[in-house]
Amino acid sequence: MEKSKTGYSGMISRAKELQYTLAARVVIRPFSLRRGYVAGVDAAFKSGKVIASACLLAYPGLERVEESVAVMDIDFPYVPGYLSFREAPAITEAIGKLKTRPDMIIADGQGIAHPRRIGLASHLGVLLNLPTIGAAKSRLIGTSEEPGPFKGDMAYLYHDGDVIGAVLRTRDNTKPLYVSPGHLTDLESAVAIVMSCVTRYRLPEPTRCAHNQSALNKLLV
DNA sequence: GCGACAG
DNA sequence: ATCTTGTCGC
Repeated sequence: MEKSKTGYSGMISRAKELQYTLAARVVIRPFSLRRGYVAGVDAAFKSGKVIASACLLAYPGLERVEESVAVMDIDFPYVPGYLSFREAPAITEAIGKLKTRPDMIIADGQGIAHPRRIGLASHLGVLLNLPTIGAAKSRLIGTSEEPGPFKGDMAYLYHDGDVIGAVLRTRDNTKPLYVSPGHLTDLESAVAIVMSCVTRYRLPEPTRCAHNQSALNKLLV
């Protein structure tokens, strides 16, 4: 890794080119899952290392089936719009360590609700060739109305005249989630699946489980 | 030039 | 994300 923020311009521009390539491969279409496995992924950071974790849950029961972790050196700075280059390598390795290949993945970040329509979830979907959904805790881009106050209420997220996601209330009177299609899914399917993975917490179970795992492993590494 | 800005 | 304790509210 290079020195200053300005010293990263080289890797940033190269990353940007790759994003355009990957964005061209993103497929948005309806997706439904009757029964199978959904994986949640997340990453934590500790002393120069990325700790990624994947949590596999049975669907639609949401029973925890399996989990995995992957630790790697951080080789990319955090720059809004380029989160994938910081987390995707470790997350991909964690997914590969699962004995069961998931039918779909939910990531804690944006899907196509991204300047170049290739947020972390979409990026992972294309690399792994799996349906993915982005369920972020805050907004990267786009505008929307304030969704209603109750669980299930939502408002569309717009950008450049397109609907790129939904601002979804997953719990009464709680800050909403920014849901957007990652790959091989569309917005309606993404919202439906996220809601079916939500219990009594703001985060859907797959992501919530992965988050706890990475936080726990961070202490042991 | 001035903000905004996933984790 | 990370650095960090108690505290207000459902």
